[in-house]
Amino acid sequence: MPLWIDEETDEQPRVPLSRRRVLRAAVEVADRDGIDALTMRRVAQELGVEPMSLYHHVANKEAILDGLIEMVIGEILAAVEDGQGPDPAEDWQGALRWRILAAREVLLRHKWTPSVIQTRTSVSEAAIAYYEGVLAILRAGGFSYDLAHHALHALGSRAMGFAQELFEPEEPSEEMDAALMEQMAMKYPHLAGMMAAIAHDDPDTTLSWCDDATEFAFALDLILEGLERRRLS
Amino acid sequence: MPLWIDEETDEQPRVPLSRRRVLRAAVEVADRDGIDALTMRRVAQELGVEPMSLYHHVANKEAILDGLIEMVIGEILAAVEDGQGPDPAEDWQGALRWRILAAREVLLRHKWTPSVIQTRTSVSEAAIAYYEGVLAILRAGGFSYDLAHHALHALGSRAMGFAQELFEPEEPSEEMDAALMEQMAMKYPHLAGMMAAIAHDDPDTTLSWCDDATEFAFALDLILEGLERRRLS
DNA sequence: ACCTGAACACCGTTCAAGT
DNA sequence: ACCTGAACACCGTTCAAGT
Repeated sequence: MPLWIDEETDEQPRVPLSRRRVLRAAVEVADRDGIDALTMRRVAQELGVEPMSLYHHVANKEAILDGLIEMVIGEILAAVEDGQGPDPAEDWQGALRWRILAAREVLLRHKWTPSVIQTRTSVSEAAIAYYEGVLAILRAGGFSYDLAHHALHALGSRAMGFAQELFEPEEPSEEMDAALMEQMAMKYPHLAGMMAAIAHDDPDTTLSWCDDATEFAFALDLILEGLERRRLS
Repeated sequence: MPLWIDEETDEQPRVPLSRRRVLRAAVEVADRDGIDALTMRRVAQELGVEPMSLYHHVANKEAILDGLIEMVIGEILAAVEDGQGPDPAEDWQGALRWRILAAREVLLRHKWTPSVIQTRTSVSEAAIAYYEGVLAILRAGGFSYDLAHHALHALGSRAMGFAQELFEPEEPSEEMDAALMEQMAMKYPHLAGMMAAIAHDDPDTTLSWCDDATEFAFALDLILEGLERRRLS
């Protein structure tokens, strides 16, 4: 029997399964293959283990999804503790803006986060800790608890760095010929006008139809300014 | 053989299946039993038909979900065409506000809409028609196409009447005893302070933690005012 | 043409058994 | 204690057959 068979057979000392290892594998699968690929069987495969083994470390698939969000918010908390934004007592808008954009950076690495958060029914302690940080900034900026409460709702998911677009920006289909285009323009003149204006203003962004980062910042600043006016009034 | 058997056996002239009937049944199931109960088998049962029969009228389940959104937006369009809001040329904020709150009324009858919209990958013509109406208001209010484009993104899902809360408002659990409460207050003083302040300000709303309609309107007005300032600057 | 029944390939999960 | 294999109850969907 040749040596390489021995090497193949001679396994590494098995590192035991744990909740953390299961969740890390789940994040890996979701990042690499998308959230739809996240099945119990697939996570087990990622760990070189039978599906049923996972149930010794997580209650069920829902618990894995909860854990996924816990992991992401953990990453966000680590990021905001690392870096240093403006002093909230002097510039609450800058401080909150910095924190939210830091969260956004993390989310860009885990694009499935918004869709998973939407389905959670309970709030993890990690999420509570994140909210606490946002509230601390608002309070340092002179917000009453009541206005801060309104602010949290007005920000909604934007507080954690993502905006809920009504529909995902779809690629303008190549197959749309001139005739159909003209018919569309007849029925929907304002939309046609807007698309033409945007294409004209900035031809480079025509493909993606809009720059997510730019739009996110535009809306965020709009809300922050509005809250500041409410605070002063 | 008694008469009632005959009546039972003698079926009504079978009204044939159609795409519309399938979609109406799907809306009915989703409204009554929730979106998770919406399976091909369940819709078929609702129609007194075998699951496979559905496939003669819709391509697959995704097509049903697309159709569901089409139905809801259809309802919204009917509602905004029926009623009469302010004249957009004189009061674009009032006109848009009226339109969005009309859409919200419809969504309250179909609470599954936000979660389904999130999963759609293509934009239906109904959605295009709705956007066209929003754009018409903004244009009548004096918006450039560019600013109108920003406005659509800033509104996001709010343009159709729903806000994406970061987490669903959960009921304050009854089991949370005083000791745990105090521990929470130590770790998260701002959150504890806010919850106390809110409970104090308006004890009647403590149970639901926040009034969705109030918060929706607060954030909507914040954005509309911000857009008006951008328009004038 | 429209509808059907059996079957397939996937899920999450229970259960009784292994080490 | 931790892990496993077989099995169950559900999906969406294909296919060949009925009327």
